[in-house]
Amino acid sequence: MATIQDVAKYAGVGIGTVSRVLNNEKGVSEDTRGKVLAAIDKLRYTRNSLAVSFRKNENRVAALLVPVLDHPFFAKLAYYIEDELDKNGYSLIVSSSQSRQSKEYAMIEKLKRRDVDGIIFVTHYDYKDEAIADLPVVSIDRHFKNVPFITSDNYDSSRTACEWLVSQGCRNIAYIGGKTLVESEVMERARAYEDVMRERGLPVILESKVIKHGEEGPLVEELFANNPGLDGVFASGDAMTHAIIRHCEETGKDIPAELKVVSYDGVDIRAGELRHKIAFVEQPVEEIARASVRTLIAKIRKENTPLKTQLKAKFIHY
Amino acid sequence: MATIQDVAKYAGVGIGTVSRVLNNEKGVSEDTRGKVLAAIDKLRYTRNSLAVSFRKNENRVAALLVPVLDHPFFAKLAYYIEDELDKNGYSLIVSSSQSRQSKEYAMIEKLKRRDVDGIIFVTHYDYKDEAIADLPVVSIDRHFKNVPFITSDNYDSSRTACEWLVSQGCRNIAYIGGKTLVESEVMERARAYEDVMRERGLPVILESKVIKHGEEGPLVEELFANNPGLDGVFASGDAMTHAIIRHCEETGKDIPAELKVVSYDGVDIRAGELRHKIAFVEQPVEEIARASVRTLIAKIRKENTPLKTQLKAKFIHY
DNA sequence: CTGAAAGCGCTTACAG
DNA sequence: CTGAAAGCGCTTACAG
Repeated sequence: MATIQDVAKYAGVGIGTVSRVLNNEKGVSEDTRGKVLAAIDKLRYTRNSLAVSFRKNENRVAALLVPVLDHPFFAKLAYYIEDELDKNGYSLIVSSSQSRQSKEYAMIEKLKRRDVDGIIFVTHYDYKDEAIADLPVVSIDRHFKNVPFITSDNYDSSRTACEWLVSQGCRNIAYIGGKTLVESEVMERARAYEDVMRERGLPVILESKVIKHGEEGPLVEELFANNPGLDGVFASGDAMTHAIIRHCEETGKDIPAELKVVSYDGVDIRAGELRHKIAFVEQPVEEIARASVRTLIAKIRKENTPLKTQLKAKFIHY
Repeated sequence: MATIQDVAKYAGVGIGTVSRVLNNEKGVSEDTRGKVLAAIDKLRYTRNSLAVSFRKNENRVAALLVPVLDHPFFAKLAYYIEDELDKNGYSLIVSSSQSRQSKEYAMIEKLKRRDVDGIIFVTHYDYKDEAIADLPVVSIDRHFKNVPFITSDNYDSSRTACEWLVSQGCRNIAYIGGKTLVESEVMERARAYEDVMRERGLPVILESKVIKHGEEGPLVEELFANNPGLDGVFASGDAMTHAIIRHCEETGKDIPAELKVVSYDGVDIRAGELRHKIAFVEQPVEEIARASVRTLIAKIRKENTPLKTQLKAKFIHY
């Protein structure tokens, strides 16, 4: 493997000059640049980026920390985040932490060790704020003191959804959703639901628990067992909605005739075969992803970053 | 930030000794080890892994190259691959190449530059074999000369699926699936389908084209437009199955009464609300993922690796 | 515009 | 068992 030394020797210049050409710095004569470029070409030189990273103390790698990767919302998020990072010359490392929280701490260690330059995370776990406050870190939906976070307008869009359920004639509407261990914008969905129910003089039926992704089924069963008269449900997350649909199939309950469902997220619903039966709040996943990356990169560069970035969700009904 | 120098000075030893402690090398007296450990603790020293990577010329990072990340099969694959890599001390970089093939070449460049230590890829694109033959690379489902690949028993499981359709009374069975640009194990599905149809004296109805993920709809429309009498379909991939379901919903065709469907993949079907209507071949995603990682790591270490690893898929019907 | 040199933080023969 | 030193491949003041 050719090194910068070889190139310099071959071109008859100093290694500093080669470095300048490599980095497109100006202040190199066209003549010299030509010789260097020819040498690079001739020797099939490619820069050792491990050396560059070491020297510059930056890796051009960012990490995304999600509970699981194989849920549609997170997968889409990862997809767009990777795309946006790539455009900015960064690679994306992903890590799923639901199985072991230690992976989140491990990633923070990597950040401190400059193994990764920044972290975007969507976590359910709690952090001692000080631990990450000054690091280049961005959060989606969850907020920690001084950590910039990106979110959709959970409250407003949830209000719209709940009011729509009422307008459709529902009078026994439940909210069902997982609970996070940290203060999260996701809770705004439940708050909006409660507000609408109260204003309309309707009963508040809240089914909310700390669960893992993949464990939505039992929660749904519990909801229906305790509330036989339900005619509407506002589900926080597509996985929850799938569990509801499964329940209805098994018990022969017709959607939407007997039960109207609104799903928060919608990434899965939109693409699927369900759009005539389920209304949904569609999160602006792509915008969330790109905004996260922009904010993260700004933080890495120590530029000013807004603490909160809120993006508009869309309510889509049949 | 404390460096190894600081630790050495504080502990009153040489940096080589600190390095040995850091790497758990034996041949360090307990006494010395204790002093070094105390210094590390006292100075809150963490090793600069950029320096280690540079020095050792390895990054402990592997890349996964998929067409898109937000399809269930790829997302699950990424999930388990990350898990297995993590257990082996590697991080995972993901890259989606469908939007730009150049990202695949870019990743190969990174591999050559030792930016990543190995690549697992699932690609639709073609490669000049020589370009990657000697690099630490593993492929899923597609094969290139001398590149180890991991796959499920596409042919056998597809046979089972097609024979089941026949046993259910179907006589007009179509195969529908995307076509890859490279020789791929996925083609075995179509081959098995054709074999079964021929043996049974049934018509062969093949709908296969090079399409991108997300563009399944038109292909499905074409299939049904040209073949009004279809009573069974073997779909290669869950996304295709979803498009079929959507078509049937729109045209009021009942599944499974009027049309029986078998889906290859099943990751999406299994979890969803459809398992009473759709039969599926379930790919052993987790095993495929873990086998890929094991093979890749073996290749990175220049150990012997099997060229082909084939894992059993399961046929699941209602 | 260019080169010689220092130095980033480690690992690893080498010598003892 | 341990230390001093070379060196990995770059970037970046510094001097000219």
